[in-house]
Amino acid sequence: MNDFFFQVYQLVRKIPPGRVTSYGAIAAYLGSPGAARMVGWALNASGSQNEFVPAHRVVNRSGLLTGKFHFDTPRTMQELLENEGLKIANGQILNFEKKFWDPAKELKNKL
DNA sequence: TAGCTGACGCCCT
DNA sequence: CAGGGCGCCAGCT
Repeated sequence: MNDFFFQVYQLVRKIPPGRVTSYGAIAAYLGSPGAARMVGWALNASGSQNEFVPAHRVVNRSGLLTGKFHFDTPRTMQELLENEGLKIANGQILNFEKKFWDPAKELKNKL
């Protein structure tokens, strides 16, 4: 396990319930914009982590639940998000802009 | 050891 | 407006 993975997990755990962020935002925050794919790859291995990682709060830049097929069932991700008060239609988060949680802004003065 | 792939994102046609 | 291609970094075959 590399630091990159750890940083991703650490960051994802800081996402407040009811909020979501994007792979690109995380990648950019970690200093590697464009490496959004890596973030997804890291989350793919999040299941190997002992601590729970709210991977369902990470979606693509359009608010699409692109990673839902990597959960137990394709609807698990959506249900988890809905359980946190988010509205989802057609695999996409409604009001994504308002629910978006930008690590660069939220943690800018906290690190 | 070299090459392919992947839960993305942006640019070009 | 839609489709295709390249870049990003690390793990796996």
